[in-house]
Amino acid sequence: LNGIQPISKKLEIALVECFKIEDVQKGKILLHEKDICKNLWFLCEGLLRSYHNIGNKEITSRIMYTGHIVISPGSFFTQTPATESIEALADCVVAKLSFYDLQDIYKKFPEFNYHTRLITEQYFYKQEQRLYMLRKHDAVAKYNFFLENYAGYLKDIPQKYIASFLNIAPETLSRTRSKLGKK
Amino acid sequence: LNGIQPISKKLEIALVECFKIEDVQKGKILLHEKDICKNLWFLCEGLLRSYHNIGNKEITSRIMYTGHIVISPGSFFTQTPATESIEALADCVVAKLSFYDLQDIYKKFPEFNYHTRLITEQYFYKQEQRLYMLRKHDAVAKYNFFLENYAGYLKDIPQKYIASFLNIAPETLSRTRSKLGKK
DNA sequence: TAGATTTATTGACAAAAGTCAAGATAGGTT
DNA sequence: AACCTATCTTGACTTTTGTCAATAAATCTA
Repeated sequence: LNGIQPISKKLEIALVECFKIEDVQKGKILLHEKDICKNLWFLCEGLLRSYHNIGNKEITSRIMYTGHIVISPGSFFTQTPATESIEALADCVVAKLSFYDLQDIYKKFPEFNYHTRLITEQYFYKQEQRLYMLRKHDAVAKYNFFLENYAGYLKDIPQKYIASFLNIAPETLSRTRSKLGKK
Repeated sequence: LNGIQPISKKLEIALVECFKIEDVQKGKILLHEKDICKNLWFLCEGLLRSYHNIGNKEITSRIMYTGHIVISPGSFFTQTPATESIEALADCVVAKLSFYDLQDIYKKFPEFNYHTRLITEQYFYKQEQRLYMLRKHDAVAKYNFFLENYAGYLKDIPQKYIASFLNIAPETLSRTRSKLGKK
């Protein structure tokens, strides 16, 4: 946050007080579909994925690693039921902030809107790039996008999740990988 | 803006002063790829599309109609060259606000960050839904998404742009439409 | 470590969408 | 209105990816 614009000591104290550090075990579901996303998590360490169900299939919508801010956007912003679930793909350490504590902070420290606006803008822009990626329509291009952006996590993410993240069948991903020589 | 939270008279006056109303003719390019997106446009009336080039093909990335706030997100937020162009698909009336005027407003009226944070959140969430749509992999589902969200503009948008927006070939869209009975 | 369960790979085939090309339709311009 | 141009439609064919199934590999659990 200080990288965006230095924050006041009082705001810093308020934030530190509100954020609760938690350990999350691999396999745990942080948010279940249809529940309201009442918390924002800062991912101090670990790996998460969000996914939703279309028909009888599970589709991985995002992959989030250390340093990411994790929410289910639609659900958190409007405090309505989520259309996706969030699952830990590895043991994680998160800093948890409740929606209501965050609203209190906005009330007491209106200048904090500045920071979060910039952060939201950044995430918005990243989404744009994801959209752009999904339009690169062939499997090779999609897999290369993944390699460019998530290379470090390749071995930690089951391939079936990578496949649905890229919107291709797991078999296609497997074939693409062997075609490219298992990069 | 008042719908989000009433704004002060002074802020309202500042905004009205900074926004410049402009007519934009059909076919005009509001933003050229590689230029920096120096303005934010509020689309009072009309229809726009943004697109970028992948290889030798033009891909429509967004379709924006009356009431939308129009920017090239990556370029505007960071004032770096755009990777997309923005074109008027119809005669438009826009209210233009420069990046620098907007920064002045943020400086003078920090509470304005609150409004724009909420707006950015809304657009962020809409992007999520677009991503979700592109994952509905068959052409029929994609076209139905378009009908649900842009039905009123169907006749005003050339089909080849709708096709690239949905990430399908124009021929496929044509066939999908005749299969569905030209809805 | 052994067994069970899940995940990944490979092959054969089917289905969907893409490409190319020709003709029809619609739009814009003089 | 007539022409020119761009867009849309349709058909034939190709390519890519999906699906189903069987096997191999890896992971988890007791």
